[in-house]
Amino acid sequence: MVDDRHTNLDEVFHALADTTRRAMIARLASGEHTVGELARPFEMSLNAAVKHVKVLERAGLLRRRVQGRAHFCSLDARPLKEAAAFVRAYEGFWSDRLDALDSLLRQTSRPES
Amino acid sequence: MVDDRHTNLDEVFHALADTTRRAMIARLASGEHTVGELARPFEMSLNAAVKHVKVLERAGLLRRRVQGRAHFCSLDARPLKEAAAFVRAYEGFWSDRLDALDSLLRQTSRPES
DNA sequence: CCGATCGTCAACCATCCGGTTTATAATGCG
DNA sequence: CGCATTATAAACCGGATGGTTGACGATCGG
Repeated sequence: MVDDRHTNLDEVFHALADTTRRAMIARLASGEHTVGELARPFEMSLNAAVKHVKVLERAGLLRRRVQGRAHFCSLDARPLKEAAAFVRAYEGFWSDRLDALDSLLRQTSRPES
Repeated sequence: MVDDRHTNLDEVFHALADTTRRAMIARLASGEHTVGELARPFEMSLNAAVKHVKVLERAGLLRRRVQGRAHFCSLDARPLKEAAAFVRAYEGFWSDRLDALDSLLRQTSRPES
């Protein structure tokens, strides 16, 4: 079964909680890339980048197609669906009221600065 | 300025990468709760729960209204918007093709087991 | 004032994280 | 074959994380 269907949200969000890994995801959105290609843009050792790749892989966000010595990585966004479901459930919650409160506060009181 | 407007995605996603904290968020979606109320459902010390609250607060997802000795916490979902924007950008990416590939593989080749 | 309650702070601890360096395995190429 | 390339593995390190316990501060209620 290729479809993971347990989608550990902890792991998915953890994978997203790093700028390097989010950049890798963005890169993968443009198509397959080898591990080396994924690593190149970053100022870190290949080994460090490999660890990031593995974090993405563990989260189910990255799949690997080994061909010879090259490992071609591609994005699998399916785990993102559950993450998106969670975020969407609360995105926008109270925002309007808080924004209104902000404007109100900025209008009435004019504090330091 | 109440509006943070730098919304550290690292911190936001990190805050989301923990079951306890996601549960707290869900709880907060039902309205204001004190720190103690947020902590009660979990099998951990109050102090441990307080740390989770602080992680949420640092990520800008939780605001605090102190009244007497009670600290009333409320959800601020605004940082989630940027997180949602990222997730949405890649959610669904390649999914259709991968799903199609899955079915195809399961159909044509009938591998081990 | 006294005691209970709510919450914070600080110290401590084990584990994890993100990076390094070094070594090694597997493949492609001349 | 011999060597460069690609990627992994393992050991190590400093700092963050997630939990504990214990002590403290502030507030409410009697």
